[in-house]
Amino acid sequence: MNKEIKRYTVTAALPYTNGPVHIGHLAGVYVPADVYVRYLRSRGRDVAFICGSDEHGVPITIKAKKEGITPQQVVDKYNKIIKDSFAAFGISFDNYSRTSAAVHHRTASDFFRRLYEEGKFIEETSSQYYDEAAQQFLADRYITGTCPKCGAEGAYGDQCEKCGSTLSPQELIDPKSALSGNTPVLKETTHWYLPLEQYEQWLREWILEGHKGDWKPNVLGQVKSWLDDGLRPRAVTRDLDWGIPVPVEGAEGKVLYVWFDAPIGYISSTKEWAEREGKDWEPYWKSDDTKLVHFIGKDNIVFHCIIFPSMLRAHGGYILPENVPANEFLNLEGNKLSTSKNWAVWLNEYLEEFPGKQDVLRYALIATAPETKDNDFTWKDFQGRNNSELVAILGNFVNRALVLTQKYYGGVVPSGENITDEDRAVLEEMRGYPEKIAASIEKYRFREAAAEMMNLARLGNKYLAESEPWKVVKTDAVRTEAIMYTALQIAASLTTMCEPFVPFAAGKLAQMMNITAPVWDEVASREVLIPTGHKIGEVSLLFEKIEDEAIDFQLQKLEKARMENIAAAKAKEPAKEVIAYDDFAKMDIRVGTILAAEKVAKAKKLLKLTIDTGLDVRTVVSGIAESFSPEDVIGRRVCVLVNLAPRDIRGITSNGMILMTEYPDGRLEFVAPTGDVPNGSSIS
RNA sequence: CGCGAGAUAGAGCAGUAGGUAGCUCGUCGGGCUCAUAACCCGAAGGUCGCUGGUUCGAGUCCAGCUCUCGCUACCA
Repeated sequence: MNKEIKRYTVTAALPYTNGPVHIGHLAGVYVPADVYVRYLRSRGRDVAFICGSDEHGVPITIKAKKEGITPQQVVDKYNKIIKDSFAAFGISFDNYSRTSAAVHHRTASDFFRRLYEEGKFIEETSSQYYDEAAQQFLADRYITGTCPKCGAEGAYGDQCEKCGSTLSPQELIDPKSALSGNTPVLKETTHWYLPLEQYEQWLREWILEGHKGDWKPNVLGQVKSWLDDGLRPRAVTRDLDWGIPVPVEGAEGKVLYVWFDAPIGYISSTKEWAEREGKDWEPYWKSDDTKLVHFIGKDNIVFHCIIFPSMLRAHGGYILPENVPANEFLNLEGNKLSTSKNWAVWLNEYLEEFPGKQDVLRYALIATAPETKDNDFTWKDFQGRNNSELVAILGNFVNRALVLTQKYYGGVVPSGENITDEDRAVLEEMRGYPEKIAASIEKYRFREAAAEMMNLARLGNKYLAESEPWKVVKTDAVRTEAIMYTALQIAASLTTMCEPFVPFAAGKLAQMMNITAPVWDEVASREVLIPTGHKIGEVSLLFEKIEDEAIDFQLQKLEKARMENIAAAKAKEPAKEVIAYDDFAKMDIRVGTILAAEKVAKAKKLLKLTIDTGLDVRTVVSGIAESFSPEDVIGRRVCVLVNLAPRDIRGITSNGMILMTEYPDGRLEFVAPTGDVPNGSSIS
């Protein structure tokens, strides 16, 4: 545990290249990782900060098909947007690669081949749907059909979006290929599986026992849940033409499954970096004195804590992550972030709309980072973080100290010879901060670390308020010099202490003070951070206030997205084709009253309703549990389609269907007569 | 349903060897004026999700329940 650490390999989750990066990604992964890395560098540690684009997998091929371009064009487009916006935002990767790079193809192939040759895989042949027209096997998402559970059309091979059931392709009734529209045929195909269950015991010991104390509860809990559930072999190959070819004879037309190739991307990216820098990549992945840390979001826990470590273990020779500080999710103005609903703050758009304000978003995201639970990002909070913390406390302190120095001493640091015990006490307090902030960062508590940094600026403000140099200057020149000297030392310490959080401001501050920021440990150890006689540079504002207009603009933009979603939801269902009156007349719809309701066991959405239809009292199972609790619906008047063929749903026979309509947000609403029509009245 | 995480002042969060509830922002009052009406001091504001239990004593331990999010829709 206490081995000496010689170098750090820090990875940030590979962004999937089918869309730009948004604040959720930043708050969950990239900003914390960057804070951590900048801190390590300031302490003079040897760090490789590794990332890259994840460019394989079915979703990209679907996106390409939808947009009528090639998968390569999709990944080229988003790789550029993502990479450029990260760079502009100051995420200081040592290397940002992509999984389509040659070095990655080679690395992933070698990795697979080694496991293959050493017999670490299980080979298995199974029947899967094959589209003869397109001459390829179909991914689950490429097969649509009728849901066997609820009868809805257009269910996907892995899931029915109507009723939410998880499906397998072969359960679908009347399956169709999304590629050609043809009915696919079952055909045998061979795949390789990683027998994860063989690593179960080892994972249990390594994580649940070995890291009981230092990994985050959400990560441990998630891992425990997977292990207790029992691990199963997981396919590492797929029938697809987009990805890394399986490097085995007879495996033509097969590629490595994206989750297998993606984490190896960390290794490839490290190689790419090492080659460019003239270093050896191997110690960063194979040496015991290297500390490997994966920054990810909570959805990625299983890959980084179970699957990838098992892969590394199977391969042998690799070190394992020392920690996987997974964050929870960030919401935006009270709603879940959604790419498809455009409910997000996109990094590339932010950079255009708030030029030069990278630090503000960084700080706001750190301050509200979802470290222990899902959190909410609001523009008002963003404004508040800027105006009342960055501007009012940090920026203001620096400004006060530097402006007074310009005013009193023409920008030259005055003598510190006559500092008093009170001044020394303040400097001593300042020297405690590097350790305090470091302790928080080492524990991956970045919110706390940022708050401590702000406290250092508060210390400066308080010191100035209490020593009142603007008053003292009128009577005591010597005392004023000591005060200003002390204040300037604090300002100098901030150039280093704030750098991990607000690197752009840190650079500007160092420039204003005309110094090179001290390295982390010097802040505590060096007697003088900025010496007497030193001439500071030109002073300007570190941060500017953000006015309401800018915030209103963002809120309006979101409001617009919300309206568009509503419009899209309305337009979603085009009118159905014309039917004859007889078709309508076949339906027997009656007014009824719900007498009783209870939740259906093992189903999230279903309620079992007992309804008086006027004809009889019958049971109807309805998927409304997410909108209504049983108590809500008892006594409600409803319209019931009474001559619908009975159907078993979750073991309960449902006799009929109640009529519902839906709000744009998905909430359901009853359709019922407005007047007091007796039960059994028919609707026509 | 199951499993995992979370639920603490208006907002965001601390608070695990159980012993009189803290921090930041916001609000209110005061001070100061060097500073981007910024800064400093003080105050108000909480039945610590609900219900039981263990204990002299529980936010902190146990049991049950409710809600949110994830596992579970190409979203970190």
